[in-house]
Amino acid sequence: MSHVVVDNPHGLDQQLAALDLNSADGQGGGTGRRYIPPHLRNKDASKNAGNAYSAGRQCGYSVAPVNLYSPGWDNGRSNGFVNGYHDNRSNGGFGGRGPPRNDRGGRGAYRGNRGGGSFNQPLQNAGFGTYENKDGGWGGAPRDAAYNSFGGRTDRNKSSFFNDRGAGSRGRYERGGFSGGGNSRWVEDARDDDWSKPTAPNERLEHELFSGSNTGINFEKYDDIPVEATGSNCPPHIESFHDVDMGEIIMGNITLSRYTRPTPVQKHAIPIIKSKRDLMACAQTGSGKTAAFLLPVLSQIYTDGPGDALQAVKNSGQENGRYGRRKQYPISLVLAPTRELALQIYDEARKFAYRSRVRPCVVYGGADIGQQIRDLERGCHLLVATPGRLVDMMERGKIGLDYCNYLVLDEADRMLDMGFEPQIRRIVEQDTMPPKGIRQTMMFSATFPKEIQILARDFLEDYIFLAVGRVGSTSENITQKVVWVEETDKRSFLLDLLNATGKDSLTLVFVETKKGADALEDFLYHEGYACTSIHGDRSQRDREEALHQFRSGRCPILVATAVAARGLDISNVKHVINFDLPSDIEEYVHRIGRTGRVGNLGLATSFFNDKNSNITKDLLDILVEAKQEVPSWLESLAYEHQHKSSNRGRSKRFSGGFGARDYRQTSGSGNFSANRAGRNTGGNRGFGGVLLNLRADRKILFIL
DNA sequence: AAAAAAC
Repeated sequence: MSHVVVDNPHGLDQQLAALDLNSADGQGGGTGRRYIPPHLRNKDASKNAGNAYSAGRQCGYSVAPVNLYSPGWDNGRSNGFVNGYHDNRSNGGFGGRGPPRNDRGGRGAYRGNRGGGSFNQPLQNAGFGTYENKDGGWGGAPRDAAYNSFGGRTDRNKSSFFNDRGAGSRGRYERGGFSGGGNSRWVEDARDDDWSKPTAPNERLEHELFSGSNTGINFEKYDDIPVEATGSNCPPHIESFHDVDMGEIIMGNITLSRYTRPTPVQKHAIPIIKSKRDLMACAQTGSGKTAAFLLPVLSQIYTDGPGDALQAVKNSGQENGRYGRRKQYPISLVLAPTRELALQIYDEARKFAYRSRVRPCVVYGGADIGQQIRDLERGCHLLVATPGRLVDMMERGKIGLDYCNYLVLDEADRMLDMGFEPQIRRIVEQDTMPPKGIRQTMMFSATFPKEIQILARDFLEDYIFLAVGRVGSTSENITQKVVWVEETDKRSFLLDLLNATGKDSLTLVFVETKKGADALEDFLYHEGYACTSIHGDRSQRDREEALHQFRSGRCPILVATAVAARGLDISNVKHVINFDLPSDIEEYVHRIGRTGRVGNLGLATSFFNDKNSNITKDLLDILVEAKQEVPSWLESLAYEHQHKSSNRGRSKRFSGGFGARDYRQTSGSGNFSANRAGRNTGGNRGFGGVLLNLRADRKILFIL
């Protein structure tokens, strides 16, 4: 056992220790990479795994003696390896991993909905209850009762302050003005309101918004993440949230969110955005990106007030004195590539909009549009959206971007990959959004390929480029394991892994196809595991339900496609399993980034076989970069592959880009580790960019 | 090749 565990807050090292992941060592002469399914093992060997297997069967990845596991179920396993898993089930459940099958009524309910059919519509509507909750609060607390106690109290917030842009735009919220909770209404004739002053607190809402687990980052862990900022007159970074004046509301919500210190990307992005500069930030989710733009943008909106947008909304009204049926003119727009990510950003926005007059909204496909329209009509100052639904809303005349002063493109590279570019251009360039230079634009992207550079050129004005060191892959919080598993052995191997994982841990299993996700979920389900799945063919209601079941721990195993790879912040994911490895390394980095968050320890296990040769080299690079154990067979394969493929290291998606994976400069020849040997001073493939050494072993290429 | 995303 040669892996090193950095920290052990959750006993994960014991779980790791229970799994003999020695394939990495290549014991057995480099051929030791085959996994022996449980039913082919003999019991004695299972207690002496390494020796017996490697010698006789060239097995490097073996399962450790079962008595290292929790005592509850190891007997069951040793009893009958052929059908060992089934024995466990009869005991009512796998060391408490999940309720026995017939207890899991909730699952059946939405399971049947998969594939749509006539069932779909009513259930979707029903599912929209989640959406309702945003307004109604958890547990169906009676709305009006909850709000009443605050009714009218916002009148106290009348203020004589006036901002320069908001002259004439006065207003007042009735019902307490808790726009963050979506329960405020703008009242026409109100005057004297200063958006920078907090509205009255609301205990119920406050609890709802802030009682969840702290999704913030364990900042201390990230101090060594390098950040480089370039561009003209770049404002200095901050070290504390107090180093820049974000106003009373933001500071209060930072405290409520229990954010203590800014993350690296926040330290840089906040002052840049506050000083009204455009920004292109290469940073991945998990780096604190969402707050990095929400805090300064909202802070600026609080300072400036609604400006002309308010009058525009009024003008669009058909009925006097009523707020409904009006076109909304959000002051800020955030675009995200997946619905769940949009929802998550929206949830963050609600926190930072608490006790403010800003009302965040979210629109995305797969959910009832009528409901979303009604929500918009109650007021929308910050809109989070997936592109398709937003275009729909614009064409229906529900949203006008005429006064959108802040535009954020989140996961911009992902959006391009998903074919969003025409829609993004439709939204940003071919409608009424203020042009670059007038609006402020912020783009966040994990990579900086050519396509993103073009977008940056088209959408940004005199921008600052921020390069944040990789969080996911370089994090020592994540132990990365790569094991050779043939397709036919994957399922039994997975069961071994699941059994070795702590019962309270969440395990995220990635597969490559939607069909594969269904099949694997079915398999695990029949094996008695409390699992669910998420992929793009499931109804939106199912997707959100699955995510909720997983987050809450009711279904501690989630089988997912790429839809869940990026951005989703699920605390407590202890193990990410790449049942199928993705074909590009960015996807891999994102996937494993679902674990090891908030400074916790995480484990990522990837099943590798002949089908994954395309990722060999990149995977090796990542493992080396993150100082992970590298299986010798992987190293050999990478070496072989390099001599076979002339195009390795080039991206298919971004052909013509300068790098497959991100802005890293990859050495085009020689040994596979040559690009880590030192500074590359030449070339840059004709882009005239500047090569930065972010870390000793990483290079950043960017265009000024 | 598959995944994601509007109805």
